[in-house]
This record gives sequence, structure tokens and C-alpha cells, in this order.
Amino acid sequence: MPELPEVETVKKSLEGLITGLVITEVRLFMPKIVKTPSPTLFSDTLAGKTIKRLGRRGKYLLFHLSDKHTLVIHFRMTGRLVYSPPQTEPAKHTHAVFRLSNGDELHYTDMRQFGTMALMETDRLDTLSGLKDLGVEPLSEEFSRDYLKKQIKRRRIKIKPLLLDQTFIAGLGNIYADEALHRARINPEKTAANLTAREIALLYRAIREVLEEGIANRGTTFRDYVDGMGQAGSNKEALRVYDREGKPCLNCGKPIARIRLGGRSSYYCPKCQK
DNA sequence: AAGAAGTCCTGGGCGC
DNA sequence: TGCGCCCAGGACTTCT
Repeated sequence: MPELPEVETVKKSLEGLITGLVITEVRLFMPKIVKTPSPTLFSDTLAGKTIKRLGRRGKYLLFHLSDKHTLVIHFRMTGRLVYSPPQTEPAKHTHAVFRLSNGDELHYTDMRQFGTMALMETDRLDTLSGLKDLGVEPLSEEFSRDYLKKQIKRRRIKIKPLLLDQTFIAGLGNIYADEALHRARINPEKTAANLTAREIALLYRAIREVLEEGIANRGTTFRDYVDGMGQAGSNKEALRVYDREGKPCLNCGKPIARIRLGGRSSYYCPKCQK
């Protein structure tokens, strides 16, 4: 599930290879993944554009193009974007192929078809639903301990679903949210406003640490995630609670529990995370 | 206004 | 072994 560290890794793995290249042709096999504009206009407008710079906002990957356009990709759960030599047979579930001016290609695949793409004029990006409402970037300077404290104190929802709310903090998903809460020893069901100052300080640090480690390990691969070169990340080895139901807590040895919060699995240690 | 539920989709895991 | 059922999950929309 590409979360912030995975999208950042895709960005880093691709930018050195494709910056400066021209998108010469777009083949779209699954038109419905394009949110805007129409599939034909999407392909036609992209053709001939130069890739100026890659960016990332939350879990969105951004291709800043010539003519003041930006291509926006969200991978959701199983989306992949892989740099491929010419005439590579598209893998199963390949929905789009971007041909580049050096002859190589970018293959976009997504088994579940949840991922989306959009092409916009760059100065209209703030109108794209989802992107426009994103909260603070957790690795930016804007995300300070005071900011987190102020924001958390005004919310009555449980801390776990709050961390997953992309309008609160951009880029955390189920894996890194659980890991941050475990590291900060906070129960996922605790009401956000009831966190102590100490807990918020620990959470602040934990969020940054788990994301930075995720990036350093080139992302977490369970089954589907790979970077722009098709390589899996190694951060699964570093996970301390996620997907470890029944296994011993690495702090105290008690079995990790799993509950459902807001329709999602939450893994936590009942002893360490009171 | 906040929060719950429904929606999209496929492969894997399970029970029998 | 093989069939069929059900679940996971991110974010948006719709309902309460």
C-alpha cells in the first residue's frame, strides 16, 4: 500500500531517469482510471510534454510538465509505475503505458483498479478533489510539535482514524499510523483530545521517525509495492506491530492484538499501548 | 459537523 | 484438489 515513504521512493527512483524526457505517446487501456480530463484529451494533451520535475504531496505523485501542466497519480493500494525498456510486454493489469523520448517506457499497473490519474494545468491543482484538501506534510517544517498539539487537542475522534485522515496529516496510511502509535505507546482508540502533552510529543517524534525509516528502507513491501525500477522495499523487516496479530510485542512479549477502527484493521500491544 | 457506511476491485485464504 | 465465499483496503461520496 503505497503510503508517503513508498511514493517518495518511487519519486526518487524515477526522477534521475526521466527528468528532461518528453512523453511521446500515451496508450490508455483502462480509461476509467483517469479522473480528468476525458481519456482522449488526457492522452492527446500529454503527448509532446516534457517532464520538468517530479514532486510528491502526501501519497500523490506529481509530474510537473512543460506548458504549465501537471500529471497527478495516486496509487491507492496496488498501483505501480515501473520504468521499462522498449517493447516490454505489459504485465497483467497494465492500464497505461507512457512512451518516452529515449525509447523507454513507464508502465502503470494496478490490479485493483483503485488508483487514479489526473492531468491539470499546474495553477489549477488546488481544485483537484483529494489533493486540494490535504493536510500538512509530516516531514516539512510546518509540521511542528506545537502544531500537532494544537490540532490534536481540538479533535474528539479516536487518534488512529485521525492519523488516517489525509486532511489532518498528508501521507500516513494504515501501516505507518499503527507503527507510530506503537512507538509512542498510545492506544489507537484513545480520543485525540485526551492525549497528554507527553504522548503528543512522543507521537510527533514517532511519526517522523517511522516515515524517515520507511524512506531509508525504500518502502514497505507486502505483496504489491515496488519502486520505479520494480524493486521491493525492505521496511517490512522493520515493522514492529503491523500485520503481527498474535505475535509477541517486541517491547514486552505480550501478543499483539488486532481490532477494527473506522472499518480498518488496527494492530497494537494491549500492554504497551494503554 | 462529525462519523459511519457504502463504493470501487481482485487475489488470496479459508472452509468444506 | 477444487470450488465458492468473503475479506482487505484508501479515499471519495452519501447518509445519519
